[in-house]
Amino acid sequence: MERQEELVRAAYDLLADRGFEGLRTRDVAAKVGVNIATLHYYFPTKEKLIRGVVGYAMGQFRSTLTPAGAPGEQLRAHFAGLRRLAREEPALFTVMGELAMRAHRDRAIGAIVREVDKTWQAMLAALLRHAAKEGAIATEANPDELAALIVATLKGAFILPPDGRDPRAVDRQLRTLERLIA
Amino acid sequence: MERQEELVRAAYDLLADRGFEGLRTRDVAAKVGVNIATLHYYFPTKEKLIRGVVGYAMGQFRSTLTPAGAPGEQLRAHFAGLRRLAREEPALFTVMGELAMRAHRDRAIGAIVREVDKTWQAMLAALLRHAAKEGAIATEANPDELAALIVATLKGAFILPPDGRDPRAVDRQLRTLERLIA
DNA sequence: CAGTTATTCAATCATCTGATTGATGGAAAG
DNA sequence: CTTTCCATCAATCAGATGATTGAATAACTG
Repeated sequence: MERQEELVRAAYDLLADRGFEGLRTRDVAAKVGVNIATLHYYFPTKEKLIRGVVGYAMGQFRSTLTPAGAPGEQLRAHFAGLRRLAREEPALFTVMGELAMRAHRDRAIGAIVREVDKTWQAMLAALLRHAAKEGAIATEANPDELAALIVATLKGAFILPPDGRDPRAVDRQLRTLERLIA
Repeated sequence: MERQEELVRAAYDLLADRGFEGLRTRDVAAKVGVNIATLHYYFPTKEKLIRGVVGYAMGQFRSTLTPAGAPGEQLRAHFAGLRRLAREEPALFTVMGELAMRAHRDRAIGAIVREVDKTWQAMLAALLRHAAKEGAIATEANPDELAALIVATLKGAFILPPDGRDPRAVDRQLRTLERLIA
């Protein structure tokens, strides 16, 4: 793997593990087994490194936003994909949470997070419209507002404190939400 | 105001402003106009100060969890109260978000956050049961799961990055959620 | 008032942390 | 082979940061 990529991935892992509060450039370098100066060779400042992490995380997430399958199945598939991601790459959601909080204080990150949210929401709205046409949806609510609500709910579900290590808590909530709209 | 309380309130404000990442004991003391040693006189360690902030924030929030009014009106009143709180004390939600993230890494804070969430959720479930009996609710979903979902949604709604300074975004989502279940 | 306790402060520490510097080894270019 | 460029490292810096110390002051007690 490229040094640059290794460093970003290490920073990503440490961010998930300790949050921005505990993210240290030294630890990132150490995790890759490299001198601090080497880190600064690739990322002149900590900020630049963080931008790298943002790009990496958003890329990871974006890759889950292109559900395949028959139109009517897409919404279900998307939810299933999110459940799988929650199981297999929980760090991603922790990082997303950290970024969401930081977005309040960092305009650049805020813009990126909002942009991804908007894409996600637009995709959901489209799926909802599709599903509505097929009568697979029980509510007549505005698809855009409903999509915004789903995004908020999912973010909230993932941010909630780990419930006595019940990994199925998120799973259950996703299913409840699915049932509520379908 | 008591010194101790002043310090906690200052820390609370700074936490909302800069997150855990940017919370400095010096700044807390300075905000109160007091020497750092004075802060350490009341709070031997930064951790103890943070515990104070947790107690303060949770108290603030708990005080909003006792809606009044006719049983049938309580759910509506609770949502209205949350909307008002989002308008008038937005810092509380930022702090709750910070605590939610920290709960992943701090067992003590995790326990507190979970406990408050549980209380909140139980109250919501009771309200939902009431509302269901009166036929004021459209869905037959399990009140407990529905309550958990609402908690998640509200958390998510408040954590989402400020949308181009549209303070009504949260408002709109709360109304959508209300309509979806009622 | 004398003695004791509760607050507050100036000064200082030890450590942490992001960043820089100058040097070294190796690969690529001529 | 020599020159140039890339990647890396050891050493170090300056400023930040949580915490401590000992003294000064105020408030209370008997």
